[in-house]
Amino acid sequence: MSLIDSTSAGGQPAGEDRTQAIRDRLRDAIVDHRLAPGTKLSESEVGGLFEVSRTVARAALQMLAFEGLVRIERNRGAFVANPSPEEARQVFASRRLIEPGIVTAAAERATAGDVARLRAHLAAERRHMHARGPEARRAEIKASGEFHLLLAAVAGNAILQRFMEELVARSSLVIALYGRTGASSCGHDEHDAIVDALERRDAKAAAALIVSHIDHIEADLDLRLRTSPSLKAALNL
Amino acid sequence: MSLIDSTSAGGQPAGEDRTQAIRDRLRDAIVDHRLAPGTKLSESEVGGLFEVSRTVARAALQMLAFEGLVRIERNRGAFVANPSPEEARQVFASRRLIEPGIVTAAAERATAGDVARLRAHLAAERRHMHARGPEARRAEIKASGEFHLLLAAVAGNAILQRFMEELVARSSLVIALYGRTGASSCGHDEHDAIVDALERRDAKAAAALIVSHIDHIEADLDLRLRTSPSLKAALNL
DNA sequence: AATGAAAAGATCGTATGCAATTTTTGTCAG
DNA sequence: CTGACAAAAATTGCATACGATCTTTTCATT
Repeated sequence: MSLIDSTSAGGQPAGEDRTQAIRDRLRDAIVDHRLAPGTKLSESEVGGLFEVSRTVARAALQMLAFEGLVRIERNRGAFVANPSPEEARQVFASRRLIEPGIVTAAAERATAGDVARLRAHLAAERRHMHARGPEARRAEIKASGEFHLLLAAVAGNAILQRFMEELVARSSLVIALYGRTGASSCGHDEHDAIVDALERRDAKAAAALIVSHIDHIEADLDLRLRTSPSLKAALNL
Repeated sequence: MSLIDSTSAGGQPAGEDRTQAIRDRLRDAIVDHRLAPGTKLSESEVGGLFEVSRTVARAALQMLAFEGLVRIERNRGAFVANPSPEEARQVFASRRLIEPGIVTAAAERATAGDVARLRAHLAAERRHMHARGPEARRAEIKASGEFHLLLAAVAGNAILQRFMEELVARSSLVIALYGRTGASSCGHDEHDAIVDALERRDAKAAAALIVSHIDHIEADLDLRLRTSPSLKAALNL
């Protein structure tokens, strides 16, 4: 339940990069909706939870701010981002632009191993879909995003892959805020169809499928302005 | 000549964000090729030059690392990035994917004022082109990149705009490393043609023009592996 | 009781210090 | 002269300290 459920069982002999580890943990918590938009993330609190000084906590928060998951206000601190409807639209507009290019490249480069990995992931998605409970729901949403990241990895462009990581994470935030039905967890059949197209090396079809897939996700959002944004923001804070 | 020619004449009453200012100055120096790829950027040195502590210098360097302009190696320090040919290809592949979408959106949204601003920029580019000397050359290259950023601003998507900022900056690094002729400073006629298409709201033409424009830039690169990268790096350092 | 000012408290921004690691320098054997 | 090894110097990683800024509480006044 806590933020630090310690995936790494072996304590912290990790002389490696703790900043990055903290960033990843916080990001997971945000995209999992365990940290609600608007939540304050104070440097001392984060540092205390992960048993590091404010220095490294601060660095992690700044990285998240760079990714758009956290908003930092000078002399006020860091907060989980609260994307506006306009921002939400821009996130999906960006995805509609980039993802067709990703799957097109993926269709050209996918190896048999890649396809196998994708299908394994689809199976995992289905398992989560059939499971019950809010925990399974979270796992399902996360897995759904991971599918898109897997596609980006297959495409083989590290830069686009990083862009997609940011876009998928921000999409998750947007869905948490504006998602209408819980069913926004993607039609998994659409994921299936995309992998099928990749296997056939049918780039055109794959691109068309992913665009309509993104359309479906966005169609499930309710991007009308909240009645009084200022009030809402005040309450959130 | 120094990195700190202090654009802000009024000392530093700026209670604002010094980290950001340092980041911008360093980025300018990198994209201007005043800092060669591979150059070491030590925290103390940067901090000393800008008269701040290592803490803020370090933060600026970390931001630049996030943008891909600087590479940070643990316990070794920060260096101006030295993109590999593969990285260079990925930068341009990303641009070929994103920029057509940008100009398409720009063609739909461009106001008369936007077009006027773009034309003013084109005039400035031409001035730099006719001037002599290495200083004018640098200004020309920078202005050429700024044109693409202006397009992104017109498109009105803040996320894509930020992606483009990163891609343009990294392109500049790539051109510094692999540019064949000094003429890599874009055919400015192509910029003209793009603005013309925007004014006509001819999104199709604008998209086609920008793709071939990017192709021309990349065609001027020599992306064959350097014979002995290590030796080269040694000389560079 | 409501308003406003002043003090107290909390949080951030930044500088500095210390330990750990890397790089350089210097020495000596081959 | 070359190579290797050891000590010294420099640099980074991180924690802590202190001043600045913002927030909240307190308290006097209308």
